[in-house]
This record gives sequence, C-alpha cells and structure tokens, in this order.
Amino acid sequence: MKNRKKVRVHIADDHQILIDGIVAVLENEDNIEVVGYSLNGQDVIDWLETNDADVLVLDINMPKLDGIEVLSYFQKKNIEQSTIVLSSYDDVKLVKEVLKIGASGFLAKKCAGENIVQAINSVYEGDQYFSKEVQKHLLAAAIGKKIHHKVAQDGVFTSSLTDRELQVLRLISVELSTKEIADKLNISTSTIDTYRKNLLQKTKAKNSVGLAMYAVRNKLL
Amino acid sequence: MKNRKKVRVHIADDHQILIDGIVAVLENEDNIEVVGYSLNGQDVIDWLETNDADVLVLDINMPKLDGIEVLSYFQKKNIEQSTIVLSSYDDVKLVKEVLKIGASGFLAKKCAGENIVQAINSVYEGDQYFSKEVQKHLLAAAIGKKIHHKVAQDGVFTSSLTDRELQVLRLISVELSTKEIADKLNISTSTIDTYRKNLLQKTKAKNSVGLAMYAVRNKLL
DNA sequence: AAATACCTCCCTATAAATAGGGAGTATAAA
DNA sequence: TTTATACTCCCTATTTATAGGGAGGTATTT
Repeated sequence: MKNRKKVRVHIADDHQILIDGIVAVLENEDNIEVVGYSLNGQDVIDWLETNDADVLVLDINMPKLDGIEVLSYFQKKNIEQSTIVLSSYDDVKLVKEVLKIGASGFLAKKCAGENIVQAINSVYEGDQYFSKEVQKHLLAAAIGKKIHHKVAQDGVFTSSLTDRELQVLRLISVELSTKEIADKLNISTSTIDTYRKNLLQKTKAKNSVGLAMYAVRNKLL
Repeated sequence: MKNRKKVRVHIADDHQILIDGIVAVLENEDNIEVVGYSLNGQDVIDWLETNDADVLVLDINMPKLDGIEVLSYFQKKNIEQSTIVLSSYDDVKLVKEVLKIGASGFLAKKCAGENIVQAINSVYEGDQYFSKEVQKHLLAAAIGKKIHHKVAQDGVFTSSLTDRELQVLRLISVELSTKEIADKLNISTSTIDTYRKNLLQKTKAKNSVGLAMYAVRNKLL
C-alpha cells in the first residue's frame, strides 16, 4: 500500500556552512531527506532540470542568480515548486514580493532550527509558513496575494483545513469515534465520514492515527 | 460508551502558596482536575474518608502527620492510593523509604511544573515516576521493591509495556496497519491483534489514536 | 449570472480495528 | 518445581474506518 515517503528537500544558499548546518538539523528528522544543494541560483535551476525536490529552501542573496530571480524563472516557465525563502532580513516588502512570485514560506535566518523543520513540513503539506515576526507585519498590511487561511498559533498558516474539518480533526484526536463526533456536533455520521476523507486527503495521512499526529505536529490541539 | 475522564488530583502541602502554584500549573491541563487539597497529613486522611482522588500529591514535611505517616497509614489500613511524594530534598534513602511504603512517584520541589503533569499522568496510568536526579541513584543502588520496569528517556518508568508492545506501539504511531506491522516483524497478524488489545488495556486508550497520543504524551517516539 | 468554497448527506463495498475468549512455548524467578 | 511473564497464535463476531462515487443548499466573490 501507500508508504510514508520522505519529504525531499533541496537547499540553496551561497554559504556552505549554513547549508551544512541546515542539513545537520534536518538529519534528526526522519521524515525529511536532503536530496541536494546548490551554492547559487543558476545551479538550482540546472539541478531541477534533471532532478526534483518536494521543497526548495532558497536563499535570497546568492551570486549569479538570486532567489528572486529563481522564483521569477519558475513563474515564467510555469513551474510549480514549493519554495521556502530564506533571508537575513525579515523585510515586509521582501516578503510581499516573494509571496507574489510564488513562494510558500518565508524564514528569517535568525530563526531556530526547529522552525525550518516545521516550515518544510507545513509547506510540503500545502500550507504556508512564516516566521513569527513576519506574521505581524503580514497581518497589519494586507498583502496582494489572497490568503484565505487562518493563522495558527505557531507560525503555521493552517491552510486548507476548514473550520469544520479542524473541529472534526480535534475530536478525532481525543479518541472519539465517527458516531460520537456526529452526536456531539448533531450532524450525520455520513458528514463526519466526508470530513474524515477530506482530512486524510489534505493531510496526506494514512489513517486516523496519522490525523492525530498531524494535529500534534502542527500544534492544532 | 467510555468517556475520557479527568484525572482527579488531591494536593497536600503545608504551604498554601505552593498548592496554588501547582493548581495553576494543572489548570492548563484539561485532562487533570484538582478536586481538593490539604494543609496537613491529618486533613488528607480525613478528606479521603468522604472523598477520593485518582492521584495524591503528598508533601513529606507537614504538621500533625507528615507524608511518611500518611503513607504508613494507607499501608496499615490496606488502602490503595496512587501517591506522588513531594520533597524538598531528593535524598536516596528517603526515596527508598517512600517506595517501600507504597508511593508511586517521587518529585523534588525544584522540578519544573511540567514534571508534575507528567508525573500525575504516569502514575495514573499505573507507571512510576521519578525526577531525573533521583533515577541515577535508584539505578546505582538497587532498591528493595522490585522494579521490573525500564527507564524511559524523560523521568518516566515506562512500566507495564513490554519490549514487543512498545515496538508495536511505535509502529502503530507511524500509521502502520496491523498487517503492515505483522509483515515488518515477521509474525502473525493475530499476534499484533493481541498486542493491540493489551496496549489498549494497559494505556486505557479507546482506540489507536489514543495509543498514538499516549506515545506522544510519554515521549515514547 | 456564474463560479467557488463550504457544509451537508447519501450509496456501495471492502478493509481494518475492536472485543471476547482460549492456548501453547520458552525463560526466568521464587 | 511451581509461578509468573513474555511471546506467540487461533477462533468468532461486531463495530469502525477507508475508498469511491454523487449531490443539494448556502453564501461569497467575480
């Protein structure tokens, strides 16, 4: 059957030492796999010609082609590539810019190592991720790109999951059965089944245990 | 059906301020409920005459009757009461003593608030709990009371769960089905069914989601 | 007005998990 | 040598969960 596959990550940054650091952090995560890295933007594009990654961690300041240019290239060529932008500065304008041209996440370099793990997981799961500091700015200044998402407690844009789905997810996580949830919400078990199906699809979980773990990972409880 | 009931806790300590502190900590836990407190040992015994608690948090140094005397009383009267001993000092001899007379856990007061939460959960689930520092001593000096348990990473004596059960629990937690686990361990699905049943019983979980959450709570992953 | 997102419900079918019981073997402890 | 614990396997039966499909209603947006 389906097997939990690792999130394949490519890292692009002109500082080798930083790449090594990130790799070290990610090596502790057994659901993440670093499948390659580049020291400049051109290398990223070249690498992606013959390879692919689920998530690209992309530094802004790089020689040859910088991160912005790489993202623009993706946009021009209509390439869908989940990308987390890495930057030394959490400038609002910069965030807006990279969001417009297709980035799914933004991470300031001063962030802790665990943030990049969460960022990768979130982005891989179709969510958006922003460092905490960035979020404030984002919320204040409504940005161009539509964000129909809610802001979760810890830097994760909880995406995709609707209110009802989130509600059901939480009830699943406290060990309630479909029938119990249906009773509690006064709706049909069929409806809960539907939510369960949608949740499994959206979270890429294999079963209810996976749903609960997703909730834990994303601090949804 | 079965409903997740809260762990009912009684706290005994002669310092009101400390009780208030513990209560504040426990108020953040929605599976724990403080149902009473006492300022001395005699009050504990009186309270337990007409009430009951799942877990008793018992200070050693108290007026009228101290913690040791309260435990001895339980032992003499053959009263089964899950008890966590609270003490200012993590003296080995003291630990040995309270274990002999029926305590299930030992917590130094210098421990962090989250420790008491974990201690309560562990003890409630039939495990034993000791602060980290205490463990070293315990392991060095074999104590009188038989401990057929293994030491988990974070101050929890993982109790009851056998090697195989723990192994299965972990595989359940990474979303594997009974069949997948059986294949992985090269044993029959019937056997996995048996482990699953035993796990549900031992952890008091309602279903596999509960098992996974148990694993998370007790840092078994 | 049309499209979209969300909430709701149903059908059919199969796979998986839960609940209860029993039982044999090996090993280590009392 | 009993006793106990852990590990293994089987039976029956019921309940839940998973997988695929469709579909109507409402509210909001374009």
